[in-house]
Amino acid sequence: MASDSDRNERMEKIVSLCKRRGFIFQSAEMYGGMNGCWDYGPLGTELKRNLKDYWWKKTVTEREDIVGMDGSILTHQDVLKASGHVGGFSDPMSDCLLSRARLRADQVPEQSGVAVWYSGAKHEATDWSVNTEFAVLVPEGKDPDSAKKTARQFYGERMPDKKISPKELELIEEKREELESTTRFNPANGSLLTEPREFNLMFQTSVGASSDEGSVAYLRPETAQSIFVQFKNILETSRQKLPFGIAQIGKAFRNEINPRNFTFRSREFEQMETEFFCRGEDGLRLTDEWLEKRLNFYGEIGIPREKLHVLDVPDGERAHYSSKTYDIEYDFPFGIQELEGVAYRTDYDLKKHGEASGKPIEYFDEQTKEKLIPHVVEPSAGCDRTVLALICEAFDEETITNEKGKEETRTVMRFDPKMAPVKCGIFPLLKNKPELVNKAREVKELLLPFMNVFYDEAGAVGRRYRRQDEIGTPFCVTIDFDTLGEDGSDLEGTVTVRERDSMKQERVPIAELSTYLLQRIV
RNA sequence: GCGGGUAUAGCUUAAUGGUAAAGCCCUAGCCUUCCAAGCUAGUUAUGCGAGUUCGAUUCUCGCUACCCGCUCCA
Repeated sequence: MASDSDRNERMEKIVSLCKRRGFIFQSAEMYGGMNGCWDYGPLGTELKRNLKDYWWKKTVTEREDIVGMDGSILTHQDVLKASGHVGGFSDPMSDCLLSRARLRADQVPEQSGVAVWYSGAKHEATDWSVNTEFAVLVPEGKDPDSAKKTARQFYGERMPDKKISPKELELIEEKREELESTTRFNPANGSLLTEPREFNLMFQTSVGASSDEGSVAYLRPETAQSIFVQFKNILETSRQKLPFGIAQIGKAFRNEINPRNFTFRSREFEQMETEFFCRGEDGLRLTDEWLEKRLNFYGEIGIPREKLHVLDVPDGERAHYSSKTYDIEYDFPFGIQELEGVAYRTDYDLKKHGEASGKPIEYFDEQTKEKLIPHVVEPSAGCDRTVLALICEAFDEETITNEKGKEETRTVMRFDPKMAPVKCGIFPLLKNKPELVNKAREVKELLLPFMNVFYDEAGAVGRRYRRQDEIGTPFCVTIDFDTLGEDGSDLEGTVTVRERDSMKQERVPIAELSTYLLQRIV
């Protein structure tokens, strides 16, 4: 197991490579950056597109029972009121100043007693003082002087010299007041709490020129809601029967308190979600089936099964709507973190939207002649998180010994060829030989319609190989003098194909080149 | 949100209260017959804003961003 500092160093190298080679940049970097937002550069965009295209192909194109949609990001406030996103999940929180525990402000019990307020504390011997307001609530019947111990503890933590006992501190008492039914103090230790803060994690905006109550809209916090809200329309127009799914790839927004770990927790992110509707009795079984399908998917894009972890989210930690949730987690350099949640959301969402809109969402089963509210299983994958996992998984530094016996480091992004941003590098062996250059350009034109290629003629060919290694290009093609048939070579019309991981070379006729490569990159 | 740390060129690192240095990378040219060769030339930096000072990249303060640990994550 790598140490923490190794893993940190690895992550720093990955972030650095992402910037150096144009995978991912910080948003608004030239203005000092924007917390929690990231931009994809040319290669990052190709990589992300390959992932989304493959997901769509596997989820929608190759299945008869799943259809796609693309919903608006701006979301009607009533949709999110019905789903519970407005109101329900923005609990005011208070922090304990002493223990730093975070409490839900509406769950702090009412207390009575004497509040002892302090404006600060000082330590004469070391000429140290602090002017921070603090207070302790002493319950009725106890000596108000007992507040001193708690206050000394609070101010003691702020002293630079930890060897001095907080008992030597002189407290600056401000006032004492009798309070009844207050909720501003931590019942566990009497310490003052911070003012309650709203944690509304949705971005709110207003639609239309005049902003009044009715104009409030939100940037969607998940793509799922637009699927639920369009369920009836899609059911009627797509001629699907239960069980069937609706899939969507799109942006979602959460005002995360604390963005962290490169692109992992961003305020703006893309989801790849399927809502798979079914009869209630099939929900749990399908949840297990989807888990397996999704694990296979990650294997197909180059994330090995042993780096994935399945968390069966226990009761009490699941979202309010879910009666079963699996988290698929990946072993990132910064820890094991969630890539995708496979959640059985029951009939919660369709029921809520039916109630709130006054238009019940029902499905008529023609065989059993019954009306029912479909249940739903939701495999919801984080697109940006999966891109990050692909990058972390691909990153490798290989120590190789060159011909002069010198050790050097080869940086290789070992992307699965399906995911690689560039599929093939194309090089003339030498730049100053027009025959080679012309032939190489011909080969480029030949491959261009089939795949993303990169033509490079600068410098020594070895350097060009290494450059492609660093962006994960699986194949490089070099046009040399044998290709031209000089000296009567029987290799005329063939090129060298060099493979990224093994660095092995193979001679392939130009006529077979596109077939050769296409077989290896899909 | 709390605490700690960091901020000099695309990257990695120097130096300084008084002209900011180097290597790698990148660009152009020469050369080069398969794994970061060589030569020549060139572009690019003290995160932002105040203060102290004759003068601040350097000292002080604030802000922003990033990293680490907590916290949070419908």
